[in-house]
Amino acid sequence: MSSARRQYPFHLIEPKWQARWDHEQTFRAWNPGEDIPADHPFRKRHPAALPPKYYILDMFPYPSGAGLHVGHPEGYTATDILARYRRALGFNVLHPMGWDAFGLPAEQYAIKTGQHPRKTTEANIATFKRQIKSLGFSYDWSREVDTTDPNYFKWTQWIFLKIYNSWFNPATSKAEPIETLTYPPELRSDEEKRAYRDSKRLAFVSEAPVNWCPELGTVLANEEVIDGKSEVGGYPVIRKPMRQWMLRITAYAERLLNDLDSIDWSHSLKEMQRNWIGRSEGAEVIFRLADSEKSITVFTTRPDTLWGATYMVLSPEHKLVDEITTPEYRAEVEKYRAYAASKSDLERTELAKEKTGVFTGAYAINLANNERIPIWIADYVLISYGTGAIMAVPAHDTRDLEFAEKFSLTVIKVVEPPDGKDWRGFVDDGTSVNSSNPEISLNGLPTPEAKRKITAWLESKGLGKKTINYKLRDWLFSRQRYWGEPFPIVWKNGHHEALPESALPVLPPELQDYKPTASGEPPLARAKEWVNLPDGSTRETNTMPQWAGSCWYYLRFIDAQNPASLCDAKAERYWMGTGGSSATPGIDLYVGGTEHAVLHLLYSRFWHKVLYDLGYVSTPEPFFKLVNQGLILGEDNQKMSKSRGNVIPVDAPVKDFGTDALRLFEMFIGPLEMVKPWSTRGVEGVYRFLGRVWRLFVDEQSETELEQRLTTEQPGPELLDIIRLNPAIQDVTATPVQLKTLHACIRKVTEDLDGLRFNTAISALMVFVNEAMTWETRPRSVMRDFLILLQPFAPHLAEELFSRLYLKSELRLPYIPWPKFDPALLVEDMLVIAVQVNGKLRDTIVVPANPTQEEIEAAALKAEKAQPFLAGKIVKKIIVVPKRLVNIVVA
RNA sequence: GCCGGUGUGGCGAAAUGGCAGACGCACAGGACUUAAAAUCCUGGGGCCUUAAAAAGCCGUGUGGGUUCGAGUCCCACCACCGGCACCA
Repeated sequence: MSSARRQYPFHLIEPKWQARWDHEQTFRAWNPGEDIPADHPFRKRHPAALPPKYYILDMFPYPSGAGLHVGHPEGYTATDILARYRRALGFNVLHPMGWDAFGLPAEQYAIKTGQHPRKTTEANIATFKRQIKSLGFSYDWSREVDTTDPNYFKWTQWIFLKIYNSWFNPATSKAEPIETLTYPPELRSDEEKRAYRDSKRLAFVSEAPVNWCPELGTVLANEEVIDGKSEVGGYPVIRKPMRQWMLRITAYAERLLNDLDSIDWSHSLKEMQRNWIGRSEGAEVIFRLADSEKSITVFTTRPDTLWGATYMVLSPEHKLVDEITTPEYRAEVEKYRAYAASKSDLERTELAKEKTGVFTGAYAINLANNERIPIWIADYVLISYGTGAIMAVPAHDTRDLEFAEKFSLTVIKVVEPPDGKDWRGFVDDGTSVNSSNPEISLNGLPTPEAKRKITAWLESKGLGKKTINYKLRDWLFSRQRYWGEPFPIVWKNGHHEALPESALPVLPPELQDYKPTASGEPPLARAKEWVNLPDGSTRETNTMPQWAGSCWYYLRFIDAQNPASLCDAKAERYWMGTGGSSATPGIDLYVGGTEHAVLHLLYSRFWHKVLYDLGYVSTPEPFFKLVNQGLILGEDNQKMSKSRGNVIPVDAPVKDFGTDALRLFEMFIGPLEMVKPWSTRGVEGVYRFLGRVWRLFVDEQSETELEQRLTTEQPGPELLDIIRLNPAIQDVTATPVQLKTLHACIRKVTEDLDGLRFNTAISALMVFVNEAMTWETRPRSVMRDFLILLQPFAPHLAEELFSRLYLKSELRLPYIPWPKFDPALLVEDMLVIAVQVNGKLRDTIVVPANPTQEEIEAAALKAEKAQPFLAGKIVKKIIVVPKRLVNIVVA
């Protein structure tokens, strides 16, 4: 926009109302038992008891140095509109915002410049906060949280201690305090008991391979490694075993999966979580070796194909490989194992096209038919899934077939495809064939039945059992970083020990150099005085991953300042909907991007369930309803990115068109969940609409006067006092037509907000304005209700116009009850009905409302333009759709 | 490869199985203006006719089907976007 005339003085209006909301704390949410000031607008609306709660949450941002671009406010605008709508409906709305501020960029910047990450983080938060506040969202800022604030991460560490001091009791399928653990009788010494206890904790230590980036001198999280290279800088990443903290999320796999059925998330999001958890039902089968007493256990989902197992494969890392390899194959096996170990993840995926492997020289016995089958090792079998070994059924598994063809191994058909398809490589359900021995036969059985029968047989012989496997792995929870929560853990004589709660928060030490040490130890290890404690113990030097702080922030919002607990139990029950009312269990609506579809949402659900088991929260799930907003693309239809140069920072449109226009545009371009492109033209369009709203309400002369004063005077909110109401707005009774226009709008906006259809709600507001522009007198009552509808979308303009409408009003627009539409006002006297002949539209007729069937049929048969299509034809049937159309079927 | 989503005018889009294209952008014509901007009014899927219209025909990724009637439901395919990817 260059020289275009300003549509309305948003630059005076928006700061004015933002300052007022701040000063008045208009959007404070109130906890049970809190004193509400007598003059607060919430108190005036709800003088007695607290009304039902509505907890609506945005995924809080990582405050980067670049500031907000126009993609950020999309979800925030949607939730703000709904928060304002719910307030008008009479709910106590919790709508908070905070900062997920630990993270790698601040630390990388510190390594480069020596600037403490706290400084960078504070500056970035200040920028983000200024920008978000300029958008006029109705957040309760008194509840702002910052994950890097010791008063916040004290409780992150506290939750870690709870996890550390718990175990998962398989009998109850719940986390319980570690004290309830019972020890097997053979464990006598304290040392043995400690080892057992430590092996059962929900937080445990394990030697695990990590992503080590030599170039950056640091370890990276999986999500920071893209195609085998570091996300930052694109340097190669290798696997390196290190001592790591893990969280036992796998214990919760079944509950994380099942409880998806109890929450209102999109189908695709639930599917992503289900796939990630990857439950798969099958059987473990024990194979005896041909020439020794040893045995190999495999996991298979197709025990019914046992007769087709013509060879076995161990993963190269399998611990039996050494024991079974025969001397003449040892050299080759060793060579292959070294080769497999040297492959990076990148190479593993790249080379996946071509199967590799070597024979060990050993044989196993296929227990179904007593055949000797060769045992191979190959890297297409993963050590980390199932038992790290498989029975290969090349006839009915694509990977096994590929391998068998390459190495000329036997292929035996054991499943008959249902419809004459080729059996080779057929992997779906069919009918078992060639599957019998003197004790059992599967022949003729459909696959599901064959699975049941063979599993029962294996179980009866002690050679197998029904098993469930998950793709989900335990959560690697430690990072070799500075800018994260330190663990509340010390090491003494080679054992880890929890610090007492009284030692929290554990603050990170001050450092000059944020790089890891030369030996690859985490940066915290540089702080010798911090690490070494007087009693000879040493502190854990890893820190927690960025996910830790975001796992539970929604709970802190409930009671953000509480020094005594992570949040007050009574407040938690109220806001999470278990206070005895019929409120939604958990957060009513959570809105954020799909990039968190798996990790954040899975980790968060996991922590919540642990806290639930231990009695600290009252619902099994944190987020009842969840919606993913779609990406906003650049004007070139490409994903916004610095490298493409198509990033639009929020400040530009806010300055040119105002934040109301920005908000309105982001909601108007399309459905919330869809991907949609930015368009500056489009913002101008809704900006013009807001200009029309302004002119609908204000006196033209007074506006001209304001414009003139603006050219000579310093702009300030007091200039708005020049503005007078449009003389067309009068205290008159609304006409039936005006009421119909208003109530059609109320109905559409209300229904669309309930269905999160912001774009069509806005078009309904436009339709109203287009109509109202033509009215010579505009009844004050009608215009008032329109402003209540407009307020959630364009709150600043709505507030300003409302204050013109009621100059002396004590009422505050955000708390005025939402209007109800009256269906009686929408009833039409006459209806326009479409007339079809054989399903094609030929004419329309006007009939009185509620006509009889006969009247409609008669009128339709007389419809002028339909006559040529009826002439000389026999009417076979007439279909009447009430209030819509008539279809005359002729032969 | 598997899972999920999306295909409708020049563009963003709308449509409980019932008048396809609401609303907006861009565009064109007109009013106002010395002129422009802004504003207000009007028009608008394509084809075919025509001075202009009316009428007619075609039209929601492709091909089938169900139905009095399909953008919407069913079957088979194509394209694009997102996720997972040797998970036995």
